[in-house]
Amino acid sequence: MTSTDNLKALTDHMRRFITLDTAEESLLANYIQFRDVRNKEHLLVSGHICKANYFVIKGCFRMYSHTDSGTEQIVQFGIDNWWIADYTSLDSQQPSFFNIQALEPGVVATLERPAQEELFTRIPKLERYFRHILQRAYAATLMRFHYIFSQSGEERYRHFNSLFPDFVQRIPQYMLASYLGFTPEFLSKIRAKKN
Amino acid sequence: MTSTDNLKALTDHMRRFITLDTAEESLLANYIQFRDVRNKEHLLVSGHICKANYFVIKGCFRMYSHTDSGTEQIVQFGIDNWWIADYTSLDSQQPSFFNIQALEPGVVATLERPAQEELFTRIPKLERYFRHILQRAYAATLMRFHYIFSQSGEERYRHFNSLFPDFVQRIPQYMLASYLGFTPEFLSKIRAKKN
DNA sequence: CGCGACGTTGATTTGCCTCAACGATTGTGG
DNA sequence: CCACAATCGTTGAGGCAAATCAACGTCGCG
Repeated sequence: MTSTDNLKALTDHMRRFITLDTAEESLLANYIQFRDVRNKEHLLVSGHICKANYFVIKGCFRMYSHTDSGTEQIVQFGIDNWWIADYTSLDSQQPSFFNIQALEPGVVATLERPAQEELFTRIPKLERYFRHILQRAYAATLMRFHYIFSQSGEERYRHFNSLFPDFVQRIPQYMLASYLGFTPEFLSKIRAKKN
Repeated sequence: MTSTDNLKALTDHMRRFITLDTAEESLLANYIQFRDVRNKEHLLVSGHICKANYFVIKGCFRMYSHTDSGTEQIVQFGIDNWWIADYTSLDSQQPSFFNIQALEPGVVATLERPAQEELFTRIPKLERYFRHILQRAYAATLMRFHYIFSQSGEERYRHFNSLFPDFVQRIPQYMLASYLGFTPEFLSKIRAKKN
């Protein structure tokens, strides 16, 4: 992957929602850094300030919190073409509640907060792009609440599996269990029943 | 409440995130309708297309879905100064999955979809305003996932109660139970234990 | 090779649901 | 203005989905 390819991945995604001419595209490039991320590397550690908004060009990330009982709770996955950040921390520049960690080697586009603010003044329609991104993310979480509360653990697993069969293969089972809201042991028992 | 007061409630909220001059404010007024909402009135019924984005000036609303077992599942409440809509349906103009209903008499500002699109071209910084709104809403739902999965039903209730003691008084208990993800009977038993 | 991370399996426990019956309150029509 | 129904909350008995705890197998990797 060249840096040009990486930029193209990002601008292609932006063009799903807004138009971008080549001048804007190269202006954008000045505000973005591309970064190779190693497996298990953290983009954000809770308690630290979230410095940037990350666009996943390649790879798979998890956003998770620490529970009182000391376990880790996954609240969100981020794969190709997703933006991921602790927006509360990014916005307020206060310590973050969540962690963001790579689950495999990957590449992200980094948009640091001051760069993002300046970029918005230069290319105001990027506000529109992010409005769409966040609107979709928010709508998706509301659907997720519906499924969490209306389905049993087994139903959630089978439903998620049917929606994202290839994604399930990419991540350890105990992480999927955490995301779906039950224990790894329980997931193992579901899978033992039949397939 | 006069129509001027209603407009002021909306523009005051917008000014928390963007600047608005009086010309823009009166331009905005051309694209908004204010509407009194009766108790139990629906702003949106599932299966219908979500025609507008609603800003709650006064009152309390619930957004809910129907589960396979025939019960209603509340995924979100909307009170004063919240925008509420089925954004998936609003964006795609496909039938909505969710319902939106008033839980008390209220007043909303209605921003219909064509009006919203035209308004964004006239006052582009409103894209920024909605980006902030959605960013906060999305961040709040991620925190909610953390609490759902890391706390017991009783802990969720006590925590929610301590955060929003006055809101809890405004709504029937069975709706709070639905939002928190357990049964009304269980909530009743929690309350019986101690205050 | 040996250790740590991950998955499996079984026994036991428990948080919460289901179902049913029963007050209390509200509102509505005669 | 009262009678009655509907809505909402409470309480209890019994049951089930999923957690907990513990032991063990396996694989990948340093």
